Amino acid sequence: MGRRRPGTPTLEEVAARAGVGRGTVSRVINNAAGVKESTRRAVRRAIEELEYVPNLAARSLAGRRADAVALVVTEPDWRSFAEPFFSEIVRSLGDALSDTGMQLLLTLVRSDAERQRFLEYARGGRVDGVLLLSVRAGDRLPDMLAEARLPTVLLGRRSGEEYVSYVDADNIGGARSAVSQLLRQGRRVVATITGPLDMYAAQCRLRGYQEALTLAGLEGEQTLVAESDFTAESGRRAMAELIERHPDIDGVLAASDTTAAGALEALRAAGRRVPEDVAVIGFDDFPLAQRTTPRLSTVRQPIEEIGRAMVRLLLEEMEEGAVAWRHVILRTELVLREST
Amino acid sequence: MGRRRPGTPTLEEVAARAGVGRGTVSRVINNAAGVKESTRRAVRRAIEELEYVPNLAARSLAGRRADAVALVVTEPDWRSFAEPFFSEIVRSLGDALSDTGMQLLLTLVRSDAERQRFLEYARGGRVDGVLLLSVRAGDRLPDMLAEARLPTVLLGRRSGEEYVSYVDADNIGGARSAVSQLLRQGRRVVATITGPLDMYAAQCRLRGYQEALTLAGLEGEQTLVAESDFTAESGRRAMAELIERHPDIDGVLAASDTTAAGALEALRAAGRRVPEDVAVIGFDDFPLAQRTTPRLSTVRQPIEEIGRAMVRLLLEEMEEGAVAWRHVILRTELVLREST
DNA sequence: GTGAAAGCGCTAACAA
DNA sequence: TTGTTAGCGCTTTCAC
Repeated sequence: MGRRRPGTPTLEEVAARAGVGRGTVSRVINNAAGVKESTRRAVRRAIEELEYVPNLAARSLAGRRADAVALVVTEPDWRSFAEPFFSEIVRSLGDALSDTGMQLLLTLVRSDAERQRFLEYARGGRVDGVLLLSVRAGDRLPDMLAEARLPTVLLGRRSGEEYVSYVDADNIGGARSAVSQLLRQGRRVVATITGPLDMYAAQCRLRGYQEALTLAGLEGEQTLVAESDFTAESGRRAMAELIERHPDIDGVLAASDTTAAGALEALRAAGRRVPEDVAVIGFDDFPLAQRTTPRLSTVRQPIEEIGRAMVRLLLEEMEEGAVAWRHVILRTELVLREST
Repeated sequence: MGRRRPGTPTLEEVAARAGVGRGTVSRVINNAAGVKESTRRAVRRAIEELEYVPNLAARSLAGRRADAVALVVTEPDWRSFAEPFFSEIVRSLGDALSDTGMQLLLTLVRSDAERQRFLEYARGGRVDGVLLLSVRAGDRLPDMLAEARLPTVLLGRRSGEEYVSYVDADNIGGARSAVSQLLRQGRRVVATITGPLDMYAAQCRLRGYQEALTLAGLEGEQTLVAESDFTAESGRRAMAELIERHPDIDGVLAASDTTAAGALEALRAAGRRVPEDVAVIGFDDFPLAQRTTPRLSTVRQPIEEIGRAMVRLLLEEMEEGAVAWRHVILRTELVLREST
């Protein structure tokens, strides 16, 4: 399958044509210093004439590097794949990576077979590092990558005891300040639509919600909590349930902007006015969702920062040969808009 | 950066430990025939004990294959990245590829620099083939890949004269039958919300729309056509425009289910009842959009088939060494639901 | 059925 | 500044 065309010129042929040694050609294509300008030009011409393209397998083998990093999306995250949050993260990672000269490779891991295949791919040296998105609590993939000593950075911890390098947002603090704000406004029956509770981030946001209630001397009620999976549809369902159980709800903290948008729809369908009757605050902040529901208040996660930080940690680990794990927790910011 | 751990065992060490030659180990890890069962077992044990993992760069170099294919998303498609259609396509491609043992690598190409980097990556032999999504009319990437004799398959033609291998849906026929159906129902003022008109697929659908009108002895009006970019938001805008221009609209063919959903919202906002006052038919068919707007009629594109066909064409090209281009046009199906 | 040997095309260290 | 050389770890004949 797919053998390369035999006629492909090699570095050696380029060297012959340019009348120099292979080492010199190698230096030129790698922009290494220490080559006379005239030689460099001669080599460049030979490259053009032969339409030479370096063989990356050979380069990897000799140079022990792949010049590529993988961004892995595992099955449970699949639905978020279609969410703006996800595409924004990918965009920001692409930006952050763009001047490193490394290829960003997005890989989907949906079955155990695919998980295995990816592991072989990564351990086989096809990538220099791995970025993982919002891994579930029980996922062992990060451990296996760490064992193989592959530089690995998670977006979001799996638990409070996460050791593998990660970048996370201050979920507890963000949720707490959002709910405190609602209470400060005089809202009294504040509910929350959580994310999937097998994600640590969702647990943290729930904890922040509860802390804010406690701080205000209120008691959290189980029936004021409903779970979603970050989609608008699940937000709609969760909100409908909550209204059913507590017709007097006047404030909501939602798992994401998308969920919040769903919640808004459910509220309107139920005849509630927003924000007069009910105030809604979502989590995350990204252009697309804002475009759709511009009046939504949010706990903003700095997405550009997340991408930059993940790439920075990854590069650091690659640089030093994975001797230490690094953790970064980015602050969130409460952004209030009309609807609150 | 990212040098591999020095301690990594090689095939040679495995051979030594198992007391066999390197060739034998190679045969075992590649499941080649012609190895005595007892030898095979011995080699397997050595592999386990040493935790041996094959170096894929070396394998690529010697074997002239990458065992990976790239799925490229170019900038203008970026927004569709967040659309369910896109994730469904990726899912179906993943399924179709899953038993070939090849890695699916999703790559984003947003700038010319990234385009160049990807080209080097692909021509450098890191992938055995390339799948491209809905390429714009003027995009030269397919030509460059073809020139490099890389097996390449497009989803959607760039124009009627496309030569590079592609899988496409019968857009003209699908649009025509949808509009004919509307007219047959007695709808008289049928508008269309097109996709981006620099995409051949969008042009075809517009043509099908016009053909149906002509067939019915009607004359197409410029003002009954509005352009969208496949997003719900643009559908909303386009529909609002159309109603403004033609308050008597009673039928709409939309560029996609997502666009149709946006159109529905705009219609309802304008006080129109659907389908009593206005019937809407979208293009595409995928679970997520159907979940959101279950009552929408659609011109169904067989997504599973698309993935399968693309992978089949790619494998065929890889097999024979890219000596011919192949074209497949899949039929569409009109699926009527309540709202029509 | 198995071992030995000849590359695959490049980088990097060392000479010159 | 440049050429030479020794691998990188695997697949694949070709003998045995």
